[in-house]
Amino acid sequence: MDKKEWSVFEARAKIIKALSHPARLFIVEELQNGELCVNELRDMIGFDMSTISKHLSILKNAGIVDDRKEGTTSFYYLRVPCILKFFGCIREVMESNARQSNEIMKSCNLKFK
Amino acid sequence: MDKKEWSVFEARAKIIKALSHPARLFIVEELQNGELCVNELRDMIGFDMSTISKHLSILKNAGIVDDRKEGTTSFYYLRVPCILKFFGCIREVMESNARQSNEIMKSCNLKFK
DNA sequence: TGCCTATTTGGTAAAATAGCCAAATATTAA
DNA sequence: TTAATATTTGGCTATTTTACCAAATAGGCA
Repeated sequence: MDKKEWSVFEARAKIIKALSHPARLFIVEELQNGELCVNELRDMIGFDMSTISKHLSILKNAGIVDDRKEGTTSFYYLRVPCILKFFGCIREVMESNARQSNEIMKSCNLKFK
Repeated sequence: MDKKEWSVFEARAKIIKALSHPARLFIVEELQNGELCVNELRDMIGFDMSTISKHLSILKNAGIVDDRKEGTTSFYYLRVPCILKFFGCIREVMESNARQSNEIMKSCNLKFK
Protein backbone atom coordinates (compact mmCIF):
# COMPACT_ATOMS: atom_id res chain seq x y z
CA MET A 1 0.00 0.00 0.00
CA ASP A 2 1.33 3.44 -0.79
CA LYS A 3 2.49 5.70 2.00
CA LYS A 4 -0.03 8.42 1.33
CA GLU A 5 -2.97 6.08 1.42
CA TRP A 6 -1.66 4.50 4.60
CA SER A 7 -1.50 7.87 6.31
CA VAL A 8 -5.22 8.29 5.73
CA PHE A 9 -5.84 5.09 7.64
CA GLU A 10 -3.52 6.29 10.36
CA ALA A 11 -5.46 9.51 10.69
CA ARG A 12 -8.73 7.65 10.95
CA ALA A 13 -7.26 5.22 13.45
CA LYS A 14 -6.12 8.09 15.62
CA ILE A 15 -9.68 9.36 15.96
CA ILE A 16 -11.08 5.94 16.69
CA LYS A 17 -8.31 5.21 19.15
CA ALA A 18 -9.29 8.32 21.06
CA LEU A 19 -12.67 6.66 21.62
CA SER A 20 -11.28 3.27 22.55
CA HIS A 21 -11.19 3.63 26.31
CA PRO A 22 -14.10 3.17 28.72
CA ALA A 23 -13.50 6.46 30.52
CA ARG A 24 -13.38 8.37 27.27
CA LEU A 25 -16.52 6.67 25.98
CA PHE A 26 -18.24 7.60 29.19
CA ILE A 27 -17.14 11.19 28.84
CA VAL A 28 -18.41 11.44 25.28
CA GLU A 29 -21.71 9.93 26.25
CA GLU A 30 -22.11 12.32 29.17
CA LEU A 31 -21.26 15.34 27.08
CA GLN A 32 -24.35 14.62 24.99
CA ASN A 33 -26.30 16.24 27.77
CA GLY A 34 -24.21 19.38 27.81
CA GLU A 35 -20.80 20.59 28.82
CA LEU A 36 -19.04 19.41 31.97
CA CYS A 37 -15.90 20.41 33.80
CA VAL A 38 -13.03 18.14 34.82
CA ASN A 39 -14.16 18.16 38.41
CA GLU A 40 -17.63 16.93 37.59
CA LEU A 41 -16.30 14.16 35.39
CA ARG A 42 -13.86 13.13 38.10
CA ASP A 43 -16.76 12.78 40.52
CA MET A 44 -18.70 10.63 38.06
CA ILE A 45 -15.85 8.39 36.96
CA GLY A 46 -13.66 8.24 40.02
CA PHE A 47 -10.12 8.36 38.64
CA ASP A 48 -7.61 10.92 39.68
CA MET A 49 -8.30 14.37 38.31
CA SER A 50 -5.02 14.34 36.39
CA THR A 51 -6.06 11.11 34.71
CA ILE A 52 -9.37 12.62 33.62
CA SER A 53 -7.58 15.68 32.37
CA LYS A 54 -5.32 13.52 30.22
CA HIS A 55 -8.25 11.60 28.80
CA LEU A 56 -9.88 14.89 27.90
CA SER A 57 -6.76 16.09 26.18
CA ILE A 58 -6.69 12.92 24.08
CA LEU A 59 -10.30 13.54 23.01
CA LYS A 60 -9.54 17.18 22.33
CA ASN A 61 -6.44 16.34 20.36
CA ALA A 62 -8.50 14.03 18.17
CA GLY A 63 -10.99 16.82 17.54
CA ILE A 64 -13.86 15.11 19.30
CA VAL A 65 -14.28 17.58 22.15
CA ASP A 66 -13.21 21.14 22.76
CA ASP A 67 -13.07 23.29 25.86
CA ARG A 68 -14.14 26.71 26.98
CA LYS A 69 -12.46 28.38 29.94
CA GLU A 70 -14.41 30.28 32.54
CA GLY A 71 -12.22 31.46 35.37
CA THR A 72 -10.11 28.55 36.45
CA THR A 73 -12.65 26.09 35.17
CA SER A 74 -12.50 24.30 31.83
CA PHE A 75 -15.83 23.29 30.41
CA TYR A 76 -15.61 20.52 27.86
CA TYR A 77 -18.18 19.95 25.15
CA LEU A 78 -18.74 17.65 22.18
CA ARG A 79 -17.45 19.22 19.02
CA VAL A 80 -18.76 16.59 16.60
CA PRO A 81 -22.17 15.26 17.63
CA CYS A 82 -22.20 12.59 14.93
CA ILE A 83 -19.92 10.63 17.22
CA LEU A 84 -23.10 9.51 18.90
CA LYS A 85 -24.13 7.50 15.85
CA PHE A 86 -21.22 5.30 16.75
CA PHE A 87 -22.97 3.96 19.71
CA GLY A 88 -25.88 2.56 17.76
CA CYS A 89 -23.49 0.51 15.72
CA ILE A 90 -21.50 -0.66 18.72
CA ARG A 91 -24.76 -1.82 20.21
CA GLU A 92 -25.53 -3.77 17.07
CA VAL A 93 -22.17 -5.51 17.30
CA MET A 94 -22.81 -6.38 20.92
CA GLU A 95 -26.27 -7.71 20.18
CA SER A 96 -24.95 -9.74 17.32
CA ASN A 97 -22.26 -11.17 19.59
CA ALA A 98 -24.85 -12.01 22.21
CA ARG A 99 -27.02 -13.75 19.63
CA GLN A 100 -24.08 -15.83 18.52
CA SER A 101 -23.14 -16.79 22.08
CA ASN A 102 -26.72 -17.71 22.64
CA GLU A 103 -26.74 -20.01 19.65
CA ILE A 104 -23.56 -21.69 20.79
CA MET A 105 -25.12 -22.21 24.19
CA LYS A 106 -28.22 -23.70 22.58
CA SER A 107 -26.21 -26.03 20.41
CA CYS A 108 -24.63 -27.33 23.61
CA ASN A 109 -28.07 -27.65 25.16
CA LEU A 110 -27.30 -24.94 27.69
CA LYS A 111 -29.44 -22.02 28.65
CA PHE A 112 -28.81 -18.62 30.16
CA LYS A 113 -29.97 -18.48 33.74
CA MET B 1 -19.63 4.84 38.87
CA ASP B 2 -20.92 1.41 39.70
CA LYS B 3 -19.00 -1.65 38.56
CA LYS B 4 -21.77 -3.03 36.40
CA GLU B 5 -22.23 0.17 34.47
CA TRP B 6 -18.49 0.46 34.02
CA SER B 7 -18.32 -2.99 32.48
CA VAL B 8 -20.71 -1.86 29.76
CA PHE B 9 -18.29 0.87 28.82
CA GLU B 10 -15.47 -1.64 28.86
CA ALA B 11 -17.36 -3.90 26.50
CA ARG B 12 -18.01 -1.03 24.12
CA ALA B 13 -14.41 0.11 24.33
CA LYS B 14 -13.22 -3.35 23.41
CA ILE B 15 -15.14 -3.24 20.15
CA ILE B 16 -13.94 0.23 19.30
CA LYS B 17 -10.38 -0.66 20.22
CA ALA B 18 -10.53 -3.48 17.71
CA LEU B 19 -11.05 -0.81 15.06
CA SER B 20 -8.37 1.54 16.32
CA HIS B 21 -5.48 0.41 14.16
CA PRO B 22 -4.79 1.48 10.57
CA ALA B 23 -4.32 -2.10 9.34
CA ARG B 24 -7.56 -3.21 10.92
CA LEU B 25 -9.45 -0.24 9.50
CA PHE B 26 -8.06 -1.07 6.11
CA ILE B 27 -9.16 -4.66 6.45
CA VAL B 28 -12.69 -3.69 7.42
CA GLU B 29 -12.92 -1.29 4.55
CA GLU B 30 -11.69 -3.89 2.08
CA LEU B 31 -14.08 -6.52 3.35
CA GLN B 32 -16.94 -4.30 2.24
CA ASN B 33 -16.25 -5.61 -1.24
CA GLY B 34 -16.40 -9.23 -0.25
CA GLU B 35 -14.44 -11.82 1.64
CA LEU B 36 -10.67 -12.03 1.49
CA CYS B 37 -8.08 -14.48 2.76
CA VAL B 38 -5.04 -13.72 4.88
CA ASN B 39 -2.76 -14.01 1.92
CA GLU B 40 -4.59 -11.43 -0.11
CA LEU B 41 -4.66 -9.00 2.77
CA ARG B 42 -0.95 -9.50 3.36
CA ASP B 43 -0.28 -8.59 -0.26
CA MET B 44 -2.37 -5.43 0.04
CA ILE B 45 -1.04 -4.24 3.40
CA GLY B 46 2.50 -5.51 3.41
CA PHE B 47 3.00 -6.67 6.99
CA ASP B 48 4.09 -10.15 7.87
CA MET B 49 1.39 -12.76 7.41
CA SER B 50 1.44 -13.57 11.11
CA THR B 51 0.81 -9.93 11.90
CA ILE B 52 -2.19 -9.84 9.59
CA SER B 53 -3.49 -13.05 11.10
CA LYS B 54 -3.30 -11.51 14.56
CA HIS B 55 -5.10 -8.36 13.44
CA LEU B 56 -7.83 -10.57 12.00
CA SER B 57 -8.15 -12.47 15.21
CA ILE B 58 -8.60 -9.20 17.11
CA LEU B 59 -11.41 -8.21 14.74
CA LYS B 60 -12.95 -11.64 14.99
CA ASN B 61 -12.72 -11.66 18.74
CA ALA B 62 -14.58 -8.35 18.83
CA GLY B 63 -17.31 -9.82 16.65
CA ILE B 64 -16.64 -7.54 13.70
CA VAL B 65 -15.50 -10.20 11.24
CA ASP B 66 -15.82 -13.92 11.02
CA ASP B 67 -14.11 -16.55 8.92
CA ARG B 68 -15.00 -19.48 6.76
CA LYS B 69 -12.46 -22.22 6.05
CA GLU B 70 -12.04 -23.74 2.66
CA GLY B 71 -9.21 -26.22 2.55
CA THR B 72 -6.24 -24.55 4.20
CA THR B 73 -7.53 -21.12 3.37
CA SER B 74 -9.46 -18.89 5.78
CA PHE B 75 -11.80 -16.44 4.14
CA TYR B 76 -12.70 -13.50 6.33
CA TYR B 77 -15.86 -11.48 5.94
CA LEU B 78 -17.63 -8.58 7.67
CA ARG B 79 -20.11 -9.84 10.18
CA VAL B 80 -21.66 -6.49 11.06
CA PRO B 81 -21.96 -4.21 8.06
CA CYS B 82 -23.12 -1.25 10.11
CA ILE B 83 -19.49 -0.78 11.00
CA LEU B 84 -19.24 1.07 7.73
CA LYS B 85 -21.39 3.89 9.06
CA PHE B 86 -18.48 4.64 11.31
CA PHE B 87 -16.45 5.90 8.49
CA GLY B 88 -18.87 8.65 7.60
CA CYS B 89 -18.58 10.01 11.08
CA ILE B 90 -14.81 9.72 11.17
CA ARG B 91 -14.75 11.68 7.96
CA GLU B 92 -16.87 14.38 9.54
CA VAL B 93 -14.44 14.64 12.43
CA MET B 94 -11.54 14.93 10.03
CA GLU B 95 -13.28 17.58 7.97
CA SER B 96 -14.15 19.48 11.07
CA ASN B 97 -10.53 19.32 12.19
CA ALA B 98 -9.38 20.52 8.81
CA ARG B 99 -11.81 23.43 8.92
CA GLN B 100 -10.50 24.43 12.30
CA SER B 101 -6.88 24.24 11.21
CA ASN B 102 -7.81 26.29 8.21
CA GLU B 103 -9.34 28.97 10.38
CA ILE B 104 -6.27 29.08 12.58
CA MET B 105 -4.14 29.47 9.48
CA LYS B 106 -6.34 32.29 8.27
CA SER B 107 -6.24 34.08 11.56
CA CYS B 108 -2.45 34.03 11.25
CA ASN B 109 -2.76 35.28 7.67
CA LEU B 110 -1.41 32.04 6.29
CA LYS B 111 -2.79 29.98 3.45
CA PHE B 112 -2.57 26.39 2.39
CA LYS B 113 -0.31 25.99 -0.61
C1' DT C 1 3.69 -41.17 3.63
C1' DG C 2 5.98 -36.84 2.74
C1' DC C 3 5.82 -32.30 0.67
C1' DC C 4 3.68 -27.94 -0.26
C1' DT C 5 0.70 -24.21 0.87
C1' DA C 6 -2.05 -21.35 4.11
C1' DT C 7 -2.61 -20.07 8.51
C1' DT C 8 -1.98 -19.78 13.48
C1' DT C 9 0.68 -19.69 17.69
C1' DG C 10 4.64 -18.68 20.84
C1' DG C 11 8.42 -15.88 21.97
C1' DT C 12 10.62 -11.50 22.25
C1' DA C 13 11.92 -6.63 22.06
C1' DA C 14 10.42 -1.97 21.33
C1' DA C 15 6.96 1.32 21.76
C1' DA C 16 2.65 3.16 23.43
C1' DT C 17 -0.83 3.61 27.09
C1' DA C 18 -2.75 4.28 31.66
C1' DG C 19 -2.78 5.40 36.31
C1' DC C 20 -1.03 7.83 40.35
C1' DC C 21 1.57 11.39 42.87
C1' DA C 22 3.74 15.67 43.15
C1' DA C 23 4.70 19.97 41.26
C1' DA C 24 3.56 23.81 38.16
C1' DT C 25 0.12 27.12 36.38
C1' DA C 26 -3.62 30.23 36.43
C1' DT C 27 -7.57 32.68 38.24
C1' DT C 28 -10.23 34.50 41.86
C1' DA C 29 -10.98 36.16 46.54
C1' DA C 30 -9.45 37.99 50.91
C1' DT D 1 0.37 39.64 48.49
C1' DT D 2 -1.31 35.31 50.19
C1' DA D 3 -4.47 31.68 50.06
C1' DA D 4 -7.69 28.76 47.85
C1' DT D 5 -9.48 26.42 43.86
C1' DA D 6 -9.36 24.18 39.17
C1' DT D 7 -6.64 22.30 35.94
C1' DT D 8 -2.51 20.79 33.53
C1' DT D 9 2.09 18.88 33.24
C1' DG D 10 6.14 15.92 34.39
C1' DG D 11 7.82 11.78 36.13
C1' DC D 12 7.48 7.08 37.23
C1' DT D 13 5.97 2.21 36.94
C1' DA D 14 3.13 -1.41 35.32
C1' DT D 15 0.65 -3.15 31.60
C1' DT D 16 -0.63 -3.62 26.85
C1' DT D 17 0.18 -3.47 22.04
C1' DT D 18 2.67 -4.31 17.90
C1' DA D 19 5.68 -6.45 14.70
C1' DC D 20 8.89 -9.76 13.46
C1' DC D 21 10.85 -14.51 13.33
C1' DA D 22 10.54 -19.28 14.03
C1' DA D 23 7.95 -23.17 14.94
C1' DA D 24 3.53 -25.62 15.06
C1' DT D 25 -0.79 -26.99 12.79
C1' DA D 26 -3.82 -28.50 9.09
C1' DG D 27 -5.47 -29.69 4.45
C1' DG D 28 -4.56 -31.32 -0.24
C1' DC D 29 -1.97 -33.90 -3.41
C1' DA D 30 1.81 -36.73 -5.57
